[in-house]
Amino acid sequence: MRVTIAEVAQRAQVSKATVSRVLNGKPDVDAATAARVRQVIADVGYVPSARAVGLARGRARTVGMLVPSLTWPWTGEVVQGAVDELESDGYGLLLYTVNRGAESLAQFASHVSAKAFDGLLVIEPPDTLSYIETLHDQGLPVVMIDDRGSRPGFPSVITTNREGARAAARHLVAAGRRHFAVVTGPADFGCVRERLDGFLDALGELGVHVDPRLVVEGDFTTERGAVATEKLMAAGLPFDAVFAHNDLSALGVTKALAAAGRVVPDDVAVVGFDDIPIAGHADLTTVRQPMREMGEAAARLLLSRLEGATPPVDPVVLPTTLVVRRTG
Amino acid sequence: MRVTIAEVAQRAQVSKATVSRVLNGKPDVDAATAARVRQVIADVGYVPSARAVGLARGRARTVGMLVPSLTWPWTGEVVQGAVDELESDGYGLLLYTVNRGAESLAQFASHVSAKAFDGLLVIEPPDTLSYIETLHDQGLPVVMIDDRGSRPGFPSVITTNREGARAAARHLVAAGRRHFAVVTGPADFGCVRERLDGFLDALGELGVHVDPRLVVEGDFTTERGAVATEKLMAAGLPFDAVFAHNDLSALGVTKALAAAGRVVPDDVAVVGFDDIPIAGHADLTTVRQPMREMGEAAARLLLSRLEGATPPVDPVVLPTTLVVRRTG
DNA sequence: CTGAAAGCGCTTACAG
DNA sequence: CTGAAAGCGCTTACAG
Repeated sequence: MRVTIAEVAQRAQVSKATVSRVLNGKPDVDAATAARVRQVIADVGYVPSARAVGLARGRARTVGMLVPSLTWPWTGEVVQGAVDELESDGYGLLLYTVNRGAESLAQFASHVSAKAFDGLLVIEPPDTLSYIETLHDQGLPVVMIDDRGSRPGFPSVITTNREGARAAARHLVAAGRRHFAVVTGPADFGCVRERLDGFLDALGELGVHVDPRLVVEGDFTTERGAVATEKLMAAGLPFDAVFAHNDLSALGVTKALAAAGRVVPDDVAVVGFDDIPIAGHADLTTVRQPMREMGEAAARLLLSRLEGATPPVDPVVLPTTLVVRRTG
Repeated sequence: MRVTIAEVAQRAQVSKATVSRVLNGKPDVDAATAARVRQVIADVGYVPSARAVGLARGRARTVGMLVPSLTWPWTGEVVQGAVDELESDGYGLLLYTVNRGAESLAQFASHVSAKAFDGLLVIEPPDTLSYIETLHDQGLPVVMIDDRGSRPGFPSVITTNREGARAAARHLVAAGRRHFAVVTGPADFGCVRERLDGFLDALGELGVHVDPRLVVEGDFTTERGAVATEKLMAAGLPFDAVFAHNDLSALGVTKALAAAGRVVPDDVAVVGFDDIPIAGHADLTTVRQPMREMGEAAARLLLSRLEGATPPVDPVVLPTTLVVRRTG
């Protein structure tokens, strides 16, 4: 039989209220009484029922996390960062993905209504920003790990997309490259615009101009990265460096170049964005996004909000780092 | 203000008990009454509080999942499979990792004591098998995704390690290879013994003998895979194929071979195990473990147990598949 | 400093 | 078929 607060109270010869007080570190408990209660708690190995505490207090010390899918390369890193941070505060993490589309979202919504968690961490699944904003407006504390430049109306964590792209540009120019091509991500993502602007800006400051015909749109997949590169080569304009807006695209770029007999990095340098595990194995030069740290920062933001702090209006910005490897 | 069962009852002019009955699909409720209650529920958008239901019923419709770390390549796949399966039954997934070692485990243990979840899915973190068995013996429903051949005393899901290794052996022999080397995983893992036995058995049946000096121990990391390969080459015995016990090791093998000027697969074929995403990008021939399916199967097993079914004594076995790519 | 009582929002025998 | 009451295991005013 599970031991309850009533049993502890009886054994310690006090009321349940007093046990509750020492459990929660409330002041105004006689030192001797508190010691006795603590002793009993230790003796019987009492741990308060999470469910009962949750119901009585109206909050569960549990946070929900909504992500598109754990299959995406760096999602695990973000979740790991969040879990670590939450865990050290004793919070649990309820994980939701949108892997099964609308059905997943419906399940998630019903858990929101059931108040299964106190606050929400989210990496925006496609086309859900307005829904998430609704939840926030209805009073659910929300923090977003913003990987696509959506700029929501609530606290978020982002990276320096623009500055990361600038670093890539400066590095390539310093390495002697002059003819640049870019394989972007989906044009409607804020982060894509920032990466493109930062890259072109930095090049401009260095007196390097990029031919618009050498900027082609990808969709963050390896396949489209390869297709885009073929398009680039077919255009007939010379280029000696490609900036891809994420690592998966960059891998596609590398493949297409190799297939066409162009040597990386001798003929063409390739730089990606993200620094997913595969980037290391492929020796890909890339702009690192601190995914783990983003998860941690988001969790901290949410926890402080749950503890009553007022969240910052502006996004928390984490720095990117240029990781120079073999390809560029 | 949140709407409660009391409000629904009042609006529908019935007692809370009756609302509860229609909510839970109990029989013996007048059709008209039930319809009226359902109408009110829909009108006010009532969703029962997960916490209150959990307390009253003594179970939370939530499952815990304990994994070593989300950083490990295929953990995300397993978790995704589990989440999908649980979600379709309306269950939540509380995620725990052991990324911070003993501290993590202590937090996990306290959540177990607090009865934060009804059952546990686990990929065994290092040296925790006996602890997990204790939890099981104390009555917590547990299902293990057994990636290392531990054979616990409770339901588990495994893959055909032996048969996967046999398939690799047959494939390599059919491709004309005759001189085999093996880079194993940690020798104390059951799966490592199975993969080695299966490989050597199949070769034996085909009349091929493996020199024991060409079997070296790795630890499932790329670094040690490379080191092991150098050892292999230093031994001076010829070999034209390497079977590595996981993909990360295989990548190390490939690197070391390339560094030594040996061409893959012309000089040496390389076959791995797992089929993590990087394997595809590296064009690595490998034995695929259906990680997603393992997560799904484990979740189904646990759910049926929670619904009252008696779990199978023997492990559920999922088949591996040989994925032939460029390296072997 | 401490206890009795009410309340959190449900479910579940027990009666009828 | 339905309701009143007790109970799940805590927390929190309210008194003293």
